[in-house]
Amino acid sequence: MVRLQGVTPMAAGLTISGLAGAGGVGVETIRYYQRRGLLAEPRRPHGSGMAGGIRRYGAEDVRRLRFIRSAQAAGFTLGEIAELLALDAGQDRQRARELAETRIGAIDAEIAKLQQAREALRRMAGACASTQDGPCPILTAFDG
Amino acid sequence: MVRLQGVTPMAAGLTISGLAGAGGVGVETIRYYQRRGLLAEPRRPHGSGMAGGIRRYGAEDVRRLRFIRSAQAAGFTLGEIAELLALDAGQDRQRARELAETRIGAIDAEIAKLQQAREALRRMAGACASTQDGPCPILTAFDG
DNA sequence: CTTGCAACCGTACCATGGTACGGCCCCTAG
DNA sequence: CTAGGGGCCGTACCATGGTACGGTTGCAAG
Repeated sequence: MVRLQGVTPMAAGLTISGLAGAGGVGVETIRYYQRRGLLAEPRRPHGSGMAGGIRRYGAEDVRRLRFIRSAQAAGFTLGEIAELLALDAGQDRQRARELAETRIGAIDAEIAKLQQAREALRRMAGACASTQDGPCPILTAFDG
Repeated sequence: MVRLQGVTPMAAGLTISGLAGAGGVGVETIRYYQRRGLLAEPRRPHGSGMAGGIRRYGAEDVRRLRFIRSAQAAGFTLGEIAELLALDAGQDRQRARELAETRIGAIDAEIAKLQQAREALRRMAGACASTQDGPCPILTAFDG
């Protein structure tokens, strides 16, 4: 029987590639996040005599992983995300709000910049469309 | 007399640091753009016997530099910007429009993503503000 | 003409966020 | 029992967009 990626018959939890699949990332990315301290490295089973077993991951890990991806989409760096994850278990609501609001401000600024850029691009496309000959004045599209 | 940065009495053009100042970037960044082919390296004066003079830059260079910064703000990579600059002198309006419109699409998608993220952050800040005790459920802010 | 700042040049290094490689170990199907 | 695919690990490498360093000229004021 061909085992599907990371799917084990036993409900013992996901392997690393199962976790990766669940989060839509590569195995190496998981390991990278572990090195960065964003994801835990579960204990390897049976002893530790220079050869443990295979680590298993659960729903909690999947949630953390998904959170990481979402927070990244919100523009947080991995360092900031590490802080958020640490905060999640703790009591420092003040700090959490601070991070959130700083990021909201940055996002607003970024959206504004993108809208400016969008306008400039529309002008550029327009200028290139409106005349038929001669060079297209791309350089001036972003003037003003 | 103390020469101001890059300002020469003669109207012979800007030095590299004058150009950098005009574009709001560092000298090393100018040199980097030159290596990347985004800015020209003007001929050095008197001969070339293993020791030219000092390069001079003009208004055209300043415009290109400002364009580069604006285009970067619009999310173009330096590679794409190089293409735009090449296009500017040429006739390929089709290609120019194509680049512009592709970028506009990407910008729209990015804005949408940022707005989603902004919402999530607002929820997170709200959740952290609305209760006084227990851990703040940051992980769930990005759910859904 | 000395002194000293700038320009010039090649090359090395940085941060970010991964991605790849090679060697070894474990585990299970066939 | 053996082969093969994954897991595990350290370490190297990649792209992007710069930033820094060290040594050599240029050049202009004092």
